[in-house]
Amino acid sequence: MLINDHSVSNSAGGSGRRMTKGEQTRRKIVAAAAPIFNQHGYEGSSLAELMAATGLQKGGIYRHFASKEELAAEAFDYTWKTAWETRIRNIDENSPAPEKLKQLVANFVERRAPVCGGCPILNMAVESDDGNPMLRERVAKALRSWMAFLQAIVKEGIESGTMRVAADPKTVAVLVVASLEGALMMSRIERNHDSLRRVQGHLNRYIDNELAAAAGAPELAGVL
Amino acid sequence: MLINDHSVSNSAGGSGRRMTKGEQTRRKIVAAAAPIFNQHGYEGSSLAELMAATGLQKGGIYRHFASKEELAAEAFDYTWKTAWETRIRNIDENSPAPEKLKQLVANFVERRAPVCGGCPILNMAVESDDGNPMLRERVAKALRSWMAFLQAIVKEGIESGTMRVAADPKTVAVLVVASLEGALMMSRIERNHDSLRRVQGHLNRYIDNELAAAAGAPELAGVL
Amino acid sequence: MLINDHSVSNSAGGSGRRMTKGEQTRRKIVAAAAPIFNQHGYEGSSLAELMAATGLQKGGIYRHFASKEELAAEAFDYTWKTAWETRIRNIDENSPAPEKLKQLVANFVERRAPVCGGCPILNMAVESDDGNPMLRERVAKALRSWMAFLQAIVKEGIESGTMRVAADPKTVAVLVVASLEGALMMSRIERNHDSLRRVQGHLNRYIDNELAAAAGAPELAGVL
Amino acid sequence: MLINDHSVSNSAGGSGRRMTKGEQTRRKIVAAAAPIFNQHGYEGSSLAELMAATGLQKGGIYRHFASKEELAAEAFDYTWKTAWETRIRNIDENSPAPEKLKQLVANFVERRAPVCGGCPILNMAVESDDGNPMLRERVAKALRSWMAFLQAIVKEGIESGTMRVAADPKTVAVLVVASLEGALMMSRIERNHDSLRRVQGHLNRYIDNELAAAAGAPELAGVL
DNA sequence: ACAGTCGGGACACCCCGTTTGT
DNA sequence: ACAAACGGGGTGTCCCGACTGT
Repeated sequence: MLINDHSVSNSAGGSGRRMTKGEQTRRKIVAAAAPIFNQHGYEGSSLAELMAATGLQKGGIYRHFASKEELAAEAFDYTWKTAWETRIRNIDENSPAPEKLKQLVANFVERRAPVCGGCPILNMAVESDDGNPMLRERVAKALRSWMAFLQAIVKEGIESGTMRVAADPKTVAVLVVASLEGALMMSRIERNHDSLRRVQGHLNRYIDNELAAAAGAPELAGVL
Repeated sequence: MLINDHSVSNSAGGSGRRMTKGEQTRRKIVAAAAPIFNQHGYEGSSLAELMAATGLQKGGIYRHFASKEELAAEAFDYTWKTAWETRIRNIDENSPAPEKLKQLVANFVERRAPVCGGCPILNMAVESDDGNPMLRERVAKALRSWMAFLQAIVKEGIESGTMRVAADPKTVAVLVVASLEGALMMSRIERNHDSLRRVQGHLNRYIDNELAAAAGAPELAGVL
Repeated sequence: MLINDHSVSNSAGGSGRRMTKGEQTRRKIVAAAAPIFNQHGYEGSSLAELMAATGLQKGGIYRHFASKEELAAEAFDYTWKTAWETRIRNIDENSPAPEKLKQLVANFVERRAPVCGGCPILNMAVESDDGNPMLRERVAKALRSWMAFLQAIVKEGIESGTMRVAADPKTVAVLVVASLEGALMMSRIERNHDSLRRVQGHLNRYIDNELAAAAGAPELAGVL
Repeated sequence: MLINDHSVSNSAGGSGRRMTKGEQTRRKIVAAAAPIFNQHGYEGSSLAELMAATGLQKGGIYRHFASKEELAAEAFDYTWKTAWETRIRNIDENSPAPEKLKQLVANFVERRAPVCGGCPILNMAVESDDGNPMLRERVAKALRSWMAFLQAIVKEGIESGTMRVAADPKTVAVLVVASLEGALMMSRIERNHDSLRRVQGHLNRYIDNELAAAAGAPELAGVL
């Protein structure tokens, strides 16, 4: 719903029509390239690796993508889409907003991403920062879609009374995303999950104590 | 105290005696290479750039460093050292621990790093994660030194009574580092400082409300 | 029959079917590289020379050979094959063994090799001796094939009665090869053919007087 | 007596006067460089190896030699001189010429050269053949000195009656040198001494049967 | 349309033999 | 005798375009 639809040239909705052979090949290339780019980065991934992973020759790849950069961009979208699907799993539409937030955090911390290499935003943020505008734009778009999702949850919680009105949606979203991504970075450096778990604990307490509407208690001003 | 001193062959401690010409050149190379590696990453930095930045030819560089990787490692240390000096500036040794923490956060958020490209840990974490053990070790060491510094402040605060005994030093350190680094990443993607400032606000409140010893008030159990 | 056939992927035996363009290019590269390696040696031949000789760029060469060493090995085989064809020319299958030997010697001494630089075994023996196992194996294989050919002639001569039973095939082969190669080396140092011709004269007398079955005369014991 | 005297700048005959420090260093460099050049060839030997072997820096080497080529030339002379001393050992000045020849052959076949890498003439002949005139001249000179020595023995043998008058000194020298060098090459390829020993056997018989004056028997015309 | 072979240059890192200042 | 810097050249790999065949 949220992110991006990746609608590609031909009709092909989710269901009905067939895919041309070329379209199938294109998707296979993207799926094969995604973990490579996510693990090694843009510069660190060579066409030779992509050839090996796809089983195609260079010509076969370049027929479908104008450049390595274009392929990398689509691969990023693919990686982000699958990562996203993992992160929003088990979010019950009807549960209160604080529960949704905690489930999102849990998904981030506990679920292994289906595409190797971890969070693509983290992986690409630094490299795309320097002179790779096409990729940069995709990363920014992904980040904004994630932020928007979190903000929407907070807003809905405020409106439905499950979250305090003092909770600022943007700030909450920033806190959650920043501390999760930062902890992920630390966990990768240390090669353990300690940082992620400590951050999860903190976020859960933060959500319960400072964001969730106090049951039967009047709110205090200015808590956030 | 901090990272490494790069003390090289000749006598010369930090201050007194002279430096050989080679040593001077070596340092100039490191200083010139540091922003390049920090901005473009290891793979993204070519010897041609380093030659242009140093004004030396390849032979002149390779006389002092056995490989690009070795130079990158020293450049990382240099970048980290200067970044570190910026971050601990204006930390009054005698001020209470909560103030120290807030000053650290403020330094991170408000000061521009003297070496272009931002936090070297963030910049190198992802790239070094994949098959660059020499660099990886340096990154991990830098992260640990930062964490140790934060933990030491919290411990000292607890012992001197300026912080609550319930504050867990490791968790506090993780929270501060993770949220700052994550916010930095977001700020770079969005090219503004909004995320950093929101995180700073949150951390300051967190420090004041949950970590600092309540003045003249008994602590409540279980806050952290 | 001889060394190796380099049969590559496509069907094409020696004669019938077509060659792909790549196969043609590959052969042209080998043919162009052969005299260079044979004249300058492996270390002494640079890719720049090979590029100039083939008219291709590095990319064009490296498309067909994984490394300089692999190309050198194939070039050696090519050089040896053509040298071999020169050496066995005019060997009448039906002539007696002593005649065959003398013709072989004459071919070695009198014919200019079609690939510049002289005998590839001599050229590569020293260089491949030190740390170039791939090439070394090819040289050894070539030497053994030459030795085997000479030994086979002697054996056949003994069986058919044209050579004395006292002639030891291996020793004869060693003598012929060693003195020819040594004389070739000397002739190259002196830049004349004097040494080769003197050795040819000696070998011819040796073949006639000590190896050939004495016509109508009983052999004397212990001549060889 | 024979070869070359390597007389270097300063007085220093074999005996009396002292050597300057520079002269000592120069000789140490040559002695250290000799096995390296003899084993790896001229192109295959790098200054880094020479630095490691001599314990000197590049500047220290270039103080004594104008170029790598000049050092290689002197190293060749050194290697040849020591090889030569090994080859003429145990040659009794008063023994008959055939004995001298056989002892020479035996020395070549059985003695390990004091400088690693084998016969320097063989090692350098091919490489110096192409565009290294300084080295080429030294190799040619060494070969000629060896040839002259052999021819002198034969001539003396003829004059003193221990060898047949029909023995042609030049041809004998060529045969001995060529077959020994060729067999050495083969032995190095095969990494055994079989070829050398077979050639030694042949040369010994050849010397006894065709060169040595038949004791008490009239010579037959035209044997050689 | 699509897949694949082939070749092109540019550039990567590294090491070479050499000269210079001291 | 060394420390320092120099350029140029070493091999190998890069990404990509153009051509060839299905």
